[in-house]
Amino acid sequence: MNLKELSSLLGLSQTTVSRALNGYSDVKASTRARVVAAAKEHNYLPNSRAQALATGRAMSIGHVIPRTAQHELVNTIFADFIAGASEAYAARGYDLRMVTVKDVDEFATYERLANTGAVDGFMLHGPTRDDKRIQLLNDLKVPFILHGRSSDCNQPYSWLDVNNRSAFKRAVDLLLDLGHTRVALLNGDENMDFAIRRREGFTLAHEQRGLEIDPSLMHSNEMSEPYGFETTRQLMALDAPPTAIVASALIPALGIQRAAHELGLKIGRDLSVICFDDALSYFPNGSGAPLFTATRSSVRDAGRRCGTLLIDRIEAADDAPVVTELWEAELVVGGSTGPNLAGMPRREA
Amino acid sequence: MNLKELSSLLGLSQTTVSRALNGYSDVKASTRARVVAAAKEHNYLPNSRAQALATGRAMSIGHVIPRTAQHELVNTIFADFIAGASEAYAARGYDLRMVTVKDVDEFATYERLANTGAVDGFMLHGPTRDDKRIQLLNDLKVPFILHGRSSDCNQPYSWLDVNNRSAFKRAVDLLLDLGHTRVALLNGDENMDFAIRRREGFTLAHEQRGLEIDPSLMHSNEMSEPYGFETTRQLMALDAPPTAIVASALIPALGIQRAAHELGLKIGRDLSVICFDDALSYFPNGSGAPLFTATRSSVRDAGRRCGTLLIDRIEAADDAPVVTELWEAELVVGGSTGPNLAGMPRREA
DNA sequence: ATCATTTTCCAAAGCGCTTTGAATAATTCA
DNA sequence: TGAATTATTCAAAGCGCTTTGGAAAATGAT
Repeated sequence: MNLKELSSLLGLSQTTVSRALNGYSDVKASTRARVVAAAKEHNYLPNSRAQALATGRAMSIGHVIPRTAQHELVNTIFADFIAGASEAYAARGYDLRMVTVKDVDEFATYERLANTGAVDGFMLHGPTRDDKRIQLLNDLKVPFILHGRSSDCNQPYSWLDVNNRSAFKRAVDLLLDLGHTRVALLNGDENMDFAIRRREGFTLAHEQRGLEIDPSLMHSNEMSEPYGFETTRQLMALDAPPTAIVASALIPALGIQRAAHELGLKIGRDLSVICFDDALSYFPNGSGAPLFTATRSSVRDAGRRCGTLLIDRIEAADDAPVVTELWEAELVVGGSTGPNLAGMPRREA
Repeated sequence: MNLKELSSLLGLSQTTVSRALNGYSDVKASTRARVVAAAKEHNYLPNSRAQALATGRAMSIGHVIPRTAQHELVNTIFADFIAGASEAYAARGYDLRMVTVKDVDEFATYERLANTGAVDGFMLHGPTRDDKRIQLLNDLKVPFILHGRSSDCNQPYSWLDVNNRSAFKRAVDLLLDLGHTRVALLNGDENMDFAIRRREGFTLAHEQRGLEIDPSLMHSNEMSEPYGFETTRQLMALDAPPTAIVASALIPALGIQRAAHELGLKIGRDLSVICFDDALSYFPNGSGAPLFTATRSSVRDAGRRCGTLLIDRIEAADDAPVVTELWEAELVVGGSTGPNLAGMPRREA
């Protein structure tokens, strides 16, 4: 059933039927009712390909995911983020179009999707320092938004980000307040902008108290469980091991926990841990009381909001000013932090 | 730059330019070369909306993700699966079109995407017992494939599944061989078909040895870390606690581990654990030697293969017979399993 | 040189929708 | 009642591509 058939069935022109269905005011109420009823009865749905061609709108948002040997963008956070984003898309009638590409083809893919009109805009994941995609998409004159920011990029662009710097600063402040003096950092991959900012927050907290940071306490890697496990074992084997660790995510924190258990250390007493909690739906930070003390911000909420902002931009005038949003993470105190007992008289368990 | 402009630039008809670019044999080699060169020079890419309308092919695969209060389909496994699938899509020129919907709208969304021609086929996630989507899509006459199977469904359908039954049977067999007599099951959500089959395997292993299963040892829930943690605490508080646990995934297994540590039990000695390992890229089962004894099958590989099979079906004749593939999981032995020491003379640590 | 093939190219007709510009019917106003 | 509005409807022209059914040119066979 297509428009032609439906309109001849109704004895109306395609124009009128189309306009009736699309809510134009120049069609009589009774006619519209008749058209809508017939459309429903015959299960008519406009062909989206034809609609896209005629309107010039694809009603879809592009997510380009590079595949690299080094790092995986399709990670824990990714799933929750797109779940949130696609909720926003669905609410506005858009679909999510995802394409994975070899990293060398990444730019060409953005160009292809933009130039062929396959998408109306792009969601950018995992920005790096001075991310070159920004310039590319500005040149292509296609709407986009970053989840995160890109340090050292002087192009204008829209973004939504968590204040990673203040989050990590607060985490370290808390630990220093608890008397810890050797705090380790298990950062995410420091090619990523969020990790750069977290390190800044980590560093700033120390600097403000005039503390030097031992470089051997700072690590950076993909956020996996084994990374947390192995790095903790290395750290605790140092001559002067840390008494507290700030970790990039819940998953490495679980690795830290495993290593601690293996070394006979009790988390929250012998070793304090604070991690960033992305509030992943399938990976809660404990149920009820939080397992880990954490800086928390829902990546799903971020996805939802990014989706909304992006569609607003797509539907706005071409020269609409960029939009930015900075979210503060919440600090939740769980059982993984406690005062530094290292300098105090030791009670054996 | 569109086809019309490009062809008038070349002094050729749109037909010839189009056919040159699409590899038809009825265009002279030298002409084709000229066209290809001009297309590249002027950065011409065919408008995909127009192409879709003209060919009747959307070159995209639909993934419909229901949002429910009860369970989350956007889980750990999902991200890896679509990463694999979209690799297959990209290799064949298809994109992935994902749409999340309120669960009540799920069927309508399949109909919409199929009837508007927005997608050429569907990938079905998380099938349940007697999954009604199968009938719907068969009626709609649109190609699709299931990742998993649907028990008690007598419609024909294509699927790729891991042999969950044999995997869990082997896991239990191993534990029973090690002398365990009280083996607990931390199954996934038993509305899901994979969980149903895993329970069958669990049960079958016991039946074959004439063993009764204590119903209080069998649990079913979403695969989260707290689920593993809390269920293990409950289990170990029983009058006759289990000495071994079979778990649905690595994530609840980490919860089991946490509970065990808290109870002062050593995994692999005081409590044996086997879990299903989906070989998630960001969540390896240890690095180097496997952390947990596990039945393993890569969900990413499954995604890749499902994608290929689906596109084969899309491009095949409408009446092509259904295709099915059953993968056996691999059994990897890690440090989480050991003989049952409960009946033996106890050595204190 | 003539007729049959094979190559190579193209005009025109879609694909199924939206939108412009105009025509017709119904109302309103003087 | 006739002119001026306003409310409805529609024919036709795209949107940018593919594809059908020839036609023209080149080649081969006799």
